[in-house]
Amino acid sequence: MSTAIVWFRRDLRLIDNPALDAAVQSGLPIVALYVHAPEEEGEWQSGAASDWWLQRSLVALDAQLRERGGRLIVRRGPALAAITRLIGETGAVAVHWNRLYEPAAIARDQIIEQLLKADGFIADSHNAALFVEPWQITTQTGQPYRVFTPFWRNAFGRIADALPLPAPQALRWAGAVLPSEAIASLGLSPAVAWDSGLCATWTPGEQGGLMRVRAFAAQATRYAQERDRPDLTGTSMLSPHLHFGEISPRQVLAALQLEAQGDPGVMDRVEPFLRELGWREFAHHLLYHFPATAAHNLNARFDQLAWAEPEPILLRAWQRGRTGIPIVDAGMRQLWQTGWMHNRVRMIVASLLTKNLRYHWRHGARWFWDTLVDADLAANTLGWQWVAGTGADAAPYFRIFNPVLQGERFDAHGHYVKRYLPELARVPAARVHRPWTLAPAQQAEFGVGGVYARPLLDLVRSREAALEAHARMRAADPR
DNA sequence: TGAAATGTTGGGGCG
DNA sequence: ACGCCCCAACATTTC
Repeated sequence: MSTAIVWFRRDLRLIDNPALDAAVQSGLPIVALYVHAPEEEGEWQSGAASDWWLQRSLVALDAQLRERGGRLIVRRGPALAAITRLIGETGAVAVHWNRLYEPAAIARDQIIEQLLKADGFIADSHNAALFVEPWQITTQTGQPYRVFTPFWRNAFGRIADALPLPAPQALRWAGAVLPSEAIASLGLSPAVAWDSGLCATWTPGEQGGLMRVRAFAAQATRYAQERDRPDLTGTSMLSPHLHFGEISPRQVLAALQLEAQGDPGVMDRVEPFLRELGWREFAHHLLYHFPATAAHNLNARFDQLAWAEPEPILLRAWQRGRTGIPIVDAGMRQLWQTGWMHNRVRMIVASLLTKNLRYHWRHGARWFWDTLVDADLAANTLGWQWVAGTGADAAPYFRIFNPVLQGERFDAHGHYVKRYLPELARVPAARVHRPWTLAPAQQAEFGVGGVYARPLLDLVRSREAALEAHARMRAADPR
C-alpha cells in the first residue's frame, strides 16, 4: 500500500498549502509528518518565544488533522533519518514539502531531495510562502536586487493573479498505526511560567491566523494613517502567523481584495501595507542571494566601523527595558512580555543600540531572535542591517533616531509608554518622553526616580560620537 | 521609514 | 511712513 508523506515545516496550515494539495491530488493516502530537528538550524536554533509558538501551532495543526480523521506524526530528527524511517513504515512513494529559504534549511533539503530521488522516490518541494521566490526575478543585468523600490516594481506585477488554494475537501489517510512523539515531550514549552503575556496576546495556529487576517482586513484602509502609532492596533500583527506559515501572503491579499469588493479605491489605500509584504519578499530575496548576511555586514565597509564592545550592564539594561529612555524601555518590555514589538519602536530601539551605543547589530539581532515570536532570519537580518546602515537599501548611517522626538511624534499621549512603564504612570503627557527634564520637585510629585531621573546614556553626546565614528570610517575607506 | 544646523521669509512691534 | 529688529514658520543643507 503506497502513500504520500506531507512533511510539514513552517507551513502549519491546511488552506493554500501546495505540498498538502499536491499529495492529495496524487490520489495516494497521506501521512502528515513533522520532524523536530533544532540541531539542523545551525547557528539559528529557534529561541524560547518561537518555541512557545511552535508548540501551540503544532497542537493546533494536529487537532485540525484529527477533526479530519487523521493526525500529525511527530518525530525527532535528523530529518533525513526520520523521513526514510517513515517511508519504511508506510511504504510511501512520495514526499511533499514547502520550501524554506534559510541557508541551513536549503542545504539540508537539497541533500534530502537528492537522496530520495536517487532511491527512486518522488521528492517534490513547493512554494507556499512567497509571491516571488528569490531566483524568479533579477535586475536587468541579471543580478539580485539590492534596492527595494526596483525589486518591488518588478515583484508587484507578479502578485495580482496569485490566488490561494482551497483546503482539501477530504483527506484520505494511510491506514498504518504509526508511533509519534507527544508534542509536549519536545521541550518547547517553558519550564517556568513566563508566558502569561504571550498567552494573553496570541492565538497560534491556522484558526488564530485567520482571525487576525479577518480583523485586519476590516481596518486595513486605516493602516497608512495608524501604522506608526504604537499606542494603537494599526498594524496587522500577522508576522508570527506568516512566519510559521499558518497563513500565506496570498490569503492575506485575497482577504484584502474581498474587503475591497465594490470599492476599487480600497486597494489603492492598502498599498502601503502591501509594500510591507513586499519588504518580507525582499528580505527573503536578500537572504537567499547573500546568505552570509545573517551574521555579516552586507556592505563590508562597515567591518571597519569602530563598533563598541558591549558593556554587559548597558546591554542588559537595553534588553530588559531599563535604559531610562521611555519609548525604548517600553518597546523592550513589550517584547519581553508579549514576544512582539511594534515596528516603529523596533526601529527606535535598534537605532539606539547600533548608533547611540554603537553596538554591532548582531547583538540586537540575537536578542530579538531569542525573544520574538515572529523571529524570522530573513526579516530579522534585513531589519537590523537596514537600521544599522550596513545592508541593502539601508538607512544612511547618519540617520539616527531621537527617541524623545519619536516618542512625542508617534505616542503623543504617552499611552504606549505608560502601558509598559508603571514608573511613569503619573507623569503628564507633555513630559512623559523626557521625564529627566522635570524639576526635582515635580519628579518627586510624579514619582519619577532612578533611570528616569537620569538615563544611562546621553542622547546628544552619543549621537555626536556615532557621527564621529562614521566620519573616521569614511576617512579610512573613502569610496 | 531623521535630526539638527543653517538659511530664508514675512508679519508685527516699535522708534 | 519708514526702517529696523525680532522671531516664528518654513525651507534647505548637512551630518
